Amino acid sequence: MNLKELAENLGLSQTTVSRALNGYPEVSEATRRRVVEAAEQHNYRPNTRAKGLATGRAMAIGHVIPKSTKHEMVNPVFGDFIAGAGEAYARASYDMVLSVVDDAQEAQAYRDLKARGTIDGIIIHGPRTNDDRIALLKSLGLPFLVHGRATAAPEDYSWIDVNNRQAFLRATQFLIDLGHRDIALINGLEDMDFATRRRDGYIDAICQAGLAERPELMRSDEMTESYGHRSAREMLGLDAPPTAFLVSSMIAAMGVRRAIEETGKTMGRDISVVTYDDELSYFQNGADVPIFTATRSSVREAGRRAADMLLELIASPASAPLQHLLEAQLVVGLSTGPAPQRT
Amino acid sequence: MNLKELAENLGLSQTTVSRALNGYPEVSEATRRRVVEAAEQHNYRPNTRAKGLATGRAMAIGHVIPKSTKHEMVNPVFGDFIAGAGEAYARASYDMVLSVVDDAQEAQAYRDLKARGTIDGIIIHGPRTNDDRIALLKSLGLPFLVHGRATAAPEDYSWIDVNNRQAFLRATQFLIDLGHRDIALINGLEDMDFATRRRDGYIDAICQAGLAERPELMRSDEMTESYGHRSAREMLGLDAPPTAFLVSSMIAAMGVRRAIEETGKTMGRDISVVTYDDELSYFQNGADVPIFTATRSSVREAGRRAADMLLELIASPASAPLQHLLEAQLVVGLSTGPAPQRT
DNA sequence: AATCATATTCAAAGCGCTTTGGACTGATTG
DNA sequence: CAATCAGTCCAAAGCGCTTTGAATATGATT
Repeated sequence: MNLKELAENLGLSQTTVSRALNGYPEVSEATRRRVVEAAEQHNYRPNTRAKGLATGRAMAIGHVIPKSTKHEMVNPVFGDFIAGAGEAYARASYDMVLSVVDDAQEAQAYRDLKARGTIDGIIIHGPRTNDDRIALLKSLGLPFLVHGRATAAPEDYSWIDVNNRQAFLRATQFLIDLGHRDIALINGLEDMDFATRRRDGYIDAICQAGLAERPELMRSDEMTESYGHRSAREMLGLDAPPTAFLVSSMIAAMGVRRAIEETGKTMGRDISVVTYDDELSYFQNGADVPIFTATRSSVREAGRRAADMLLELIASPASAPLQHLLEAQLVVGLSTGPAPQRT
Repeated sequence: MNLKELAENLGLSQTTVSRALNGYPEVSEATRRRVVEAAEQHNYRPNTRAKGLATGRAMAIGHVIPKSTKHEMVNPVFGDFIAGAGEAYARASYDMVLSVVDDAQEAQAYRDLKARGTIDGIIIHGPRTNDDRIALLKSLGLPFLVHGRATAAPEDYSWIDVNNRQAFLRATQFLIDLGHRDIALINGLEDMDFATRRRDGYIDAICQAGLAERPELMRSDEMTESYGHRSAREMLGLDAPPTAFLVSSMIAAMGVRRAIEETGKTMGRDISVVTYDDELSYFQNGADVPIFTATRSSVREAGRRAADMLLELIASPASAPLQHLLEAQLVVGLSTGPAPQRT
């Protein structure tokens, strides 16, 4: 059932039917009702492509997932973000289109999406410290919003980000306050902007407390369970092992816990752990009392907001740049305790 | 840059340019080269919507994600599946569109997608034992492929699935061969078809071995870490605790391991665990020697295949139904061992 | 009664592409 | 030499919608 048929059915012109359905004022209430009813009854939905062609808007937002051998974008965090964003899109009756592309072709993917007119805007994931995608998108004239920030980029783009530096600063201070002096950092990949900010916060806290940086206690890599396990395992074998771990993700933190328990220690008593908690739906950090002490910020909520901001940006481009900084909560769970007395 | 401009630029008609670009024979090689070069140079890409309108094909595949309070579709498994499917779509230059919809509106979402002509086909996720979506999609005349099966549905639809029954049958037999008699099943939600099949396999093995089913050792729920933990915790407190756990996901298995270690036992020695391993990119089951003994099947690969099958289905509808059953491997890791001697 | 404002409706153009049905070459054939 | 044919190319229609500009009907006003 298309507009033409529906119009013929009603004995009206396409113009009138279209206007009735789209809420224009120049159509009598009586006809509007008739039209809406008929549309309902025939389960009429305007053809997306035709509508898009006519209006020039795609009513769709793009997300590009670089599929690299090196960095896995398709991770649980991404999933939850997408879910949040999807909710927002649905509310605004936008579609969400995902492109999985080879790492090397990412730039071309953005160009294509723009040239083919598939989408009205795009969300950039996982910005690196010096991310050239921002300049690219700007030059393309495609509205975009970055989930995260890129330190080295100019300031005037739209983003939503968690205050990662502050979160890890506070977490580190918290551990220091508990008496810990040897605090390990199990960080994400450091070409990721969020990871450098977290490290900065960690180092600031260390320095402010007059402690020495210990490079052998700082790691950065893809945040998998086995990475957390391996790193903690090795560090716990050092001559001066850490008494606390600051970990960049729940998943890696589980690996850290495994390593701790393998060495016969108890997390929360012998060794403390603070982790970053994205509040993933599949990784609830305990029900009432959190298992892990954590800096917590819902990535799903970030997805929702990101989507809303981008839609706002598309609706009124004049409002750019839109920027939003979320603060992570520091929630205390069972994985931290006072540092054991030094011998 | 659109077709018209490109054509004017070249002093050719739109027809010729279109044909040159789409590889039709009725255009001389010389002109084709000219056209292709010019297109390249101007970074011309045909407008998706216009092309779709003209051809009647959307060149897009839909995935509907029901956003329910009860069942979380947005899970790591889904993420990896999507990644695999995305690769296949990209190869065939199809787009992937995701719709996050309220549980209750899922049926309407399919209808809309069809009526609006947004997509050429759809993949159904997480089929329940008696899933009415199959009948719905069939009545809509929208090509679809199910990831999983629905036991109670008629047989003539297209699907890709893992032989879940066989996988859990073998896993259970494996544990029985190791001397285990009290084997717990930490299953997924049992209105999910895959979960009932896994349970069937488990029960078959139990019965074949002449053992008694112990309902108190069988659980089913959303497969989170804390569910695994809670269940194992409770079961280990029973008078006759299980000596082995059969778990439906790595994530839940990690919870089980946590519970085991909390009670002072060692996984693999005191208590055995076999888990289902979807080979998630973020949850590698160890590098060389798997941490968990597992029934293993890559969900990412399943995504790729599912996408390929659906595209095949769209290209030649006559080939329906396409059905593919994947066998899971049983890989032995460190989490299993002979049952401890009974006292 | 004539005029004008207002409310309602419509025909047709246009969005950017594909595709149908020619039209125009120059070469080949009987 | 006319007829045929293969090889190239093109004008125009059509995909399903929105939107412009105009037409018509209805009251209100003078």
